[in-house]
Amino acid sequence: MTVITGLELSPRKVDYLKFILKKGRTVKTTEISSSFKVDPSTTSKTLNELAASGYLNHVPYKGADLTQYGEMYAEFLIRRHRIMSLLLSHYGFSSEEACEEVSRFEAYVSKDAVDKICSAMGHPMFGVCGEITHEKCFHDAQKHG
Amino acid sequence: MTVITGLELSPRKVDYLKFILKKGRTVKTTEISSSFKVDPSTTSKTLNELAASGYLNHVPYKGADLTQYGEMYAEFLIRRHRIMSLLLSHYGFSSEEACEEVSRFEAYVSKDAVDKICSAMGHPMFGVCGEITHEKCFHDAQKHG
DNA sequence: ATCAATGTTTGGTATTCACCCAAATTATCA
DNA sequence: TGATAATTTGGGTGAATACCAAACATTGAT
Repeated sequence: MTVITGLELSPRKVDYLKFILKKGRTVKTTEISSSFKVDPSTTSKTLNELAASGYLNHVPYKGADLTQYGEMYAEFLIRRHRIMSLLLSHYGFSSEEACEEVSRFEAYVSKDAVDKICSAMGHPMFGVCGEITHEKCFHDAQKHG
Repeated sequence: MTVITGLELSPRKVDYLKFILKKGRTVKTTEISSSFKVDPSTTSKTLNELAASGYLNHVPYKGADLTQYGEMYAEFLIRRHRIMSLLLSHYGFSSEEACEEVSRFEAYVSKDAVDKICSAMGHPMFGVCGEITHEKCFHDAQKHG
């Protein structure tokens, strides 16, 4: 049973988990490093750290995929991104502007805040950059080895 | 003529400038360090950096106050904080919750975003933690030595 | 006016995050 | 099976933030 605050991961790690969840499969180091335009060695190290923290299974030279916990967590990350960008879209931001702006600060927005905003918005089903899922909205309690 | 993006300063530096503007006078190192619960030596160094970047006048052993540019910038920082916390207050956050949440991520919110939200809100005069001033809303162009 | 107490700065060190390069290692496919 | 491509490891870097100890400046009380 782990309470998630939403502040567990650094911005880059948030990027990686969202990327892997969106891919929906095992991803190779190079896919990530080229997507984010960083050296593969940088990605490799970050992937190791995410694996060490239980978010990923990382098989060296093979690729990384989300653990059960990592998947649950990444779903929160996507929901946070979409809720926050939907919010900004209500204040004159285009979809692209909203996503870009949110990308800068989302790693520092707590799950409590996201849940509050999500409720106040009536648990919207669609954001400006994709569907918003709410299954995990009401029970924080998750096993985390 | 300096265009401000709002992303110039790290979170701690943002804290310091807001603190000094709110005091409205020269502040001593210890006032800041005790307020933020860090070692005075840490504050002293950060004050030096802010002075080196032109935000502060720092007279060693005497105290620091805002330069003209620093004051203009700090006014933006306060406006950003107040606009963002007012925004959250519209989604079920109490004043305290809104301010606390915003404190975590405000350093990563761009001036363009603040200006958009500010416009969409109709340039509100009052936030949840104080007055909102808008003089600097419409002209980014400011001298910065 | 001096000196002790207090406040401040400097120098040194640590951690976390995020990045790079070069070298070693593993995988893959022709 | 061996060359090429992908990946990891080892070694560094810089920014941000912090602490401690020692040096230094200021101030106030005698």
